[in-house]
Amino acid sequence: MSEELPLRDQILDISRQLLYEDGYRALSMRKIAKKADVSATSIYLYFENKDHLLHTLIEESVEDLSLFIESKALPISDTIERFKAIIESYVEFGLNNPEKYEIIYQVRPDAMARYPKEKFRKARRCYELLVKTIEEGVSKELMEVEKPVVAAYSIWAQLHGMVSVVLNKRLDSRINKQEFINESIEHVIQGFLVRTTVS
Amino acid sequence: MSEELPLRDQILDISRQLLYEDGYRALSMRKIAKKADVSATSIYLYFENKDHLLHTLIEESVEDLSLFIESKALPISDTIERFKAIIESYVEFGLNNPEKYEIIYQVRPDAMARYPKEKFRKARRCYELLVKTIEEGVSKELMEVEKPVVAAYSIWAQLHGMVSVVLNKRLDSRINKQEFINESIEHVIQGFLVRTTVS
DNA sequence: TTGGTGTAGTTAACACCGTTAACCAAATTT
DNA sequence: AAATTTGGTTAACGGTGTTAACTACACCAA
Repeated sequence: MSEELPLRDQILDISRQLLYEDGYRALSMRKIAKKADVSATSIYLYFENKDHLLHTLIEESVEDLSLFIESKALPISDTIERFKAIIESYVEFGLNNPEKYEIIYQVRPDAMARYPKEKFRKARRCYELLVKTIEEGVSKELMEVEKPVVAAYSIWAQLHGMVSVVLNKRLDSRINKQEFINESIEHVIQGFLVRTTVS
Repeated sequence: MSEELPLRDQILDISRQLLYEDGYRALSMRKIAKKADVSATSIYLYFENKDHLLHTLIEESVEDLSLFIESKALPISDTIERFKAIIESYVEFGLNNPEKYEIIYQVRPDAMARYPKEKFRKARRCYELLVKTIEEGVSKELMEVEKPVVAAYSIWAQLHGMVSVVLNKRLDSRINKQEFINESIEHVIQGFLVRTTVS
């Protein structure tokens, strides 16, 4: 066959696949190599070590997440609607792309400790988008938030908690998944909007 | 010395210590054994395998978490105050006992997948306490929540997201930790209270 | 006292792991 | 034609979880 991917890309593809199929702990350089029909050490021609390989995968997934959120949220001009879209699309991405989401957050914590902090923050353009949206909401007096930068982080954290509870199947069996997601999103959002009169 | 602990307890203690010092990935049966001055295989006399050993540690930490929350919240009779106390003490425990908190949530995900789901849920008496408190709040018309069981889970998830962001040092360097925690807790709480008139 | 039956540990070994060092053959450059 | 770079290889080191087979010792019945 002539349409062969460069080995580096093959390695990334295979890693993603193995990571999703068998989980993080089961991922080994030797397995990747065997699947690529290459010696284990060849991987080291393209990646400094296992951590660097994982970091590359994380970067790619973060990029995908950012693109997805931007595609959903950027076109929306209404501030509140955009706010909701960011939140909903984050969760949607997590639940629909577990293999990528898990790469971002589940490959941890030792590998992450060594992950260059800057790269991570920089890559999250969607975080800056959320900050901007909150600032916009505050200036329009639609939201009440002291520090948008902090609020944005708090939102990510809360969303991440939700998504990981579902993905890790830690959800109580009595609880319907979609119901849990909807109610949680609703409360995250409500926690940040200006409170209006009731009854 | 005569005050020697039974080997099983020694193993648990050493594991906890190693887990906190060097992290999950660095924990090995052989290291535990060496520190206990015993052969690696002796561990298998008391624990079926590494997973079971970890599960035992998880159980213990969950128990501690539950006890701490109960100690803070049970004495409080005011519903809203108890609600807040549960939330605050959860976060407090997480931040003050990273070694235990991390055992609960950071030892993952493969090990967790094999963790008997029932045990986990059963152990979390504090979860049932939260559900009860929310139900109480709803009946007193202090909170508006459709399904307390779902709401409680949503709250745990959100809190877990916050705590893990802080513990994993994923917090943006521009953000003050305590500020982040306070604002996040505030918004989690506000998301569930009955909205009152503004201005 | 002899013998049997657990109990609490041992050593040796298997099959895997990440990573390094040394090597090699083909392609490319000089 | 010679030198260098590219893209791989094999062999090995020290580590991993786990199993199988063993040993030394305590206890208890005959």
